[in-house]
Amino acid sequence: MSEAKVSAASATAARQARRGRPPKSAQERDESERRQEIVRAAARLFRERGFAATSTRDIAAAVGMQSGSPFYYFKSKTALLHTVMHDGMEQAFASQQRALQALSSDASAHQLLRVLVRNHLEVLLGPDSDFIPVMLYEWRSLSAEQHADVAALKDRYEAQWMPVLARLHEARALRAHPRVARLFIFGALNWSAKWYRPGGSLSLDELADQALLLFAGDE
Amino acid sequence: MSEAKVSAASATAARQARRGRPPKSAQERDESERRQEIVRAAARLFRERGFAATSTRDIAAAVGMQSGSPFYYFKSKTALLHTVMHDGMEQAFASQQRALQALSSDASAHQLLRVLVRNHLEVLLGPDSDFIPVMLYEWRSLSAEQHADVAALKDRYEAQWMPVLARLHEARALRAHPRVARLFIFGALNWSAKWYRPGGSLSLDELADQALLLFAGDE
DNA sequence: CCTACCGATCGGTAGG
DNA sequence: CCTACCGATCGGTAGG
Repeated sequence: MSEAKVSAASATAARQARRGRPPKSAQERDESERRQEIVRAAARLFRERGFAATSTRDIAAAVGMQSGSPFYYFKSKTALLHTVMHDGMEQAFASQQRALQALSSDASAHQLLRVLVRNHLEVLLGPDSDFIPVMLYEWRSLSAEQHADVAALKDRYEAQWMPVLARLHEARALRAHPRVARLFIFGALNWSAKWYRPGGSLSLDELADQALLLFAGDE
Repeated sequence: MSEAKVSAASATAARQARRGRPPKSAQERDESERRQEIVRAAARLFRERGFAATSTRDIAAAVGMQSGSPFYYFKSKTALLHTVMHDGMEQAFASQQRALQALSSDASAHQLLRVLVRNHLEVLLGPDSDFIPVMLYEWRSLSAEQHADVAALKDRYEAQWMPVLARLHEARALRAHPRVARLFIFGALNWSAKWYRPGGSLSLDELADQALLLFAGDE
């Protein structure tokens, strides 16, 4: 169990203990939804303005609360940032897992890379896509323990790319070293969060096509 | 003349008027060097901690000044950020110009791309390389006019890549569309500012080799 | 450049 | 969750 899960679970336990009843009561559900609203608003504001430039008052106002109320749900502004990053990475990993499992077991390395790239662009640029950009750009504001937790999730996510890149490298479709290629490829894709505009001339499918052409000469 | 040059020039003029004598006196030189110290310290701190998380007091302390003294040289914290970005882009462009002019006029498109990539990595990761990362990540803190000024410099810098990418595309060495390829390539290279460690196992020459292999199948 | 200062804002808390 | 609040910090300035 990750440290973040531990801390999230203990926070829930603390609220349960305070009320002295099991989870999933109507009130527990309301509270959990309210908590999620705060996380989503924080993700959006952290992305738009940056962590340091976003006040907890901004976040409170975005969900119609008073200035001190977010601290009923999160013990600090940094804990809220950590939750945004942790939840974002968990969802991204789950999405990547589903995408890979939907492929047949004899899928080519090119097909695998296409699925990984397409899913990553979805996670990065699709609907509700504030979490990963925050994760990418706000590392420095995490404590050492929070940093280690998010890094572990990120490593697990990126590790799924390595066998695919290694196969492409052996087949000479990918000429660079797989480890450096991974860093460059993530850089290229992640940067699109800075310039891509949904609804513009390029769909996510077309963007994935272009990435495949650039990295693996794919057609 | 760019807006930033205008404002920098008028700031200098204001200081001259205050003293009522021409530039380049010993005192003017000292003042200009002191100003440069502030800019370099600000670049380093803005890169390490982010603009919003760096106080003007931090910057003052880094150059041994009292808390209010940076405002003798810069009218606001944002003006200092703008100077960091503007000066960084001017130097990067000058460096790129020199690198291109050192090539013979019949250089191949592969050679041109190699020089552009190698120079960009130098600007990004070499000594005194805090300016461009700040430029890349702190756009949102600029005013509209400052933003337009830096964008113009950045456009001029990136424009020099386009004919090279177009030639490679025509030769089928670059399969993606040149415009999208440019965005992906800059993303891949710029991201290295987040993970590259000088003195590690990879030199800048080797990093450039890997980038060329990845994007243009170069050897 | 320094001294001394101001008004605004911020993260966070006690008590209900 | 809200009310009311605190101590710390911040960008910036007047006056020398």
